[in-house]
Amino acid sequence: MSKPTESELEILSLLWEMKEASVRQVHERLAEIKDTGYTTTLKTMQNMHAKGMVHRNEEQRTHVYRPITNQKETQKSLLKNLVTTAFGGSAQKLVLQALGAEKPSKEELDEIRAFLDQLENQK
Amino acid sequence: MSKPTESELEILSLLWEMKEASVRQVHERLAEIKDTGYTTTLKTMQNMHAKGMVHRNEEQRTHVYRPITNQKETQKSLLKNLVTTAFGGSAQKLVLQALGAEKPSKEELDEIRAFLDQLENQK
DNA sequence: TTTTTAATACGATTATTTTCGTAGAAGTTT
DNA sequence: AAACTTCTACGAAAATAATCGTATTAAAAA
Repeated sequence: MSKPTESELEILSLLWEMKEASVRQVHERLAEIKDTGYTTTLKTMQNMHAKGMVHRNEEQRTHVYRPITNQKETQKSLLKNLVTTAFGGSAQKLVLQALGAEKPSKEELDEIRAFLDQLENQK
Repeated sequence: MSKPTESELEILSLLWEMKEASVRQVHERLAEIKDTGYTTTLKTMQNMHAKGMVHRNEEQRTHVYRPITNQKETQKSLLKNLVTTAFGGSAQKLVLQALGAEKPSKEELDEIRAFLDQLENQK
């Protein structure tokens, strides 16, 4: 599956969250964070459909889009890409940087710890 | 500072690692991972210089480039961007995903734990 | 039924990024 | 010194991405 462009990713990300949505619904969400025209959103979603990134239900006049591109897989490949291009291949560095930048809550810290333990036991 | 493009980031990343290098040196490293022409690398580095992303020592005929764009800052902003566009704003999710994908060593796990503790005490 | 509103399709334009060819200058080798 | 090699500069083409205007069709409202 080819890498989504920046604009496609913004929309894809909304679709992951919304599960399914019309162009109008996506556009309304998108317009909150980005100054963009309706037909631009439409065109992008049409492109995504043409590329097989999203499914489109055409039964109603207002088409309903659903993501096909798997969220986890996509996140994974984007992360991998970032690790190699910006972090010299070290996921470790990425993790530390992310943690440092975002100041997670106590609960989140504990959750990460639990996950670390789980990882260790797996071996 | 404007966001580096994909190609620029590849080069920037090499420069962070090499500290300083000529176009030829960068190109040799780049050619290992990417099929690309010398003048393409040259042009990209010239562009980076024009944008103020790298410093260039022109004393010798073979110019020597050094990164200006701060590594940590750049990583931080790329991460932030990825978190918002691909992880619905949750750095937490990004971290767990990265950890899960990369299977860190025992030592790395411990290092992350230490960092978590440190974060927690800071508050 | 006429008018208005809301949707898709799609081409075309614009902007951005990537790639590379060519020219010429500066060194190196023979 | 002539021939070769290795640089930089630079423009321009090619590829990719983003934006938007216009036409048309379907539904809703008047």
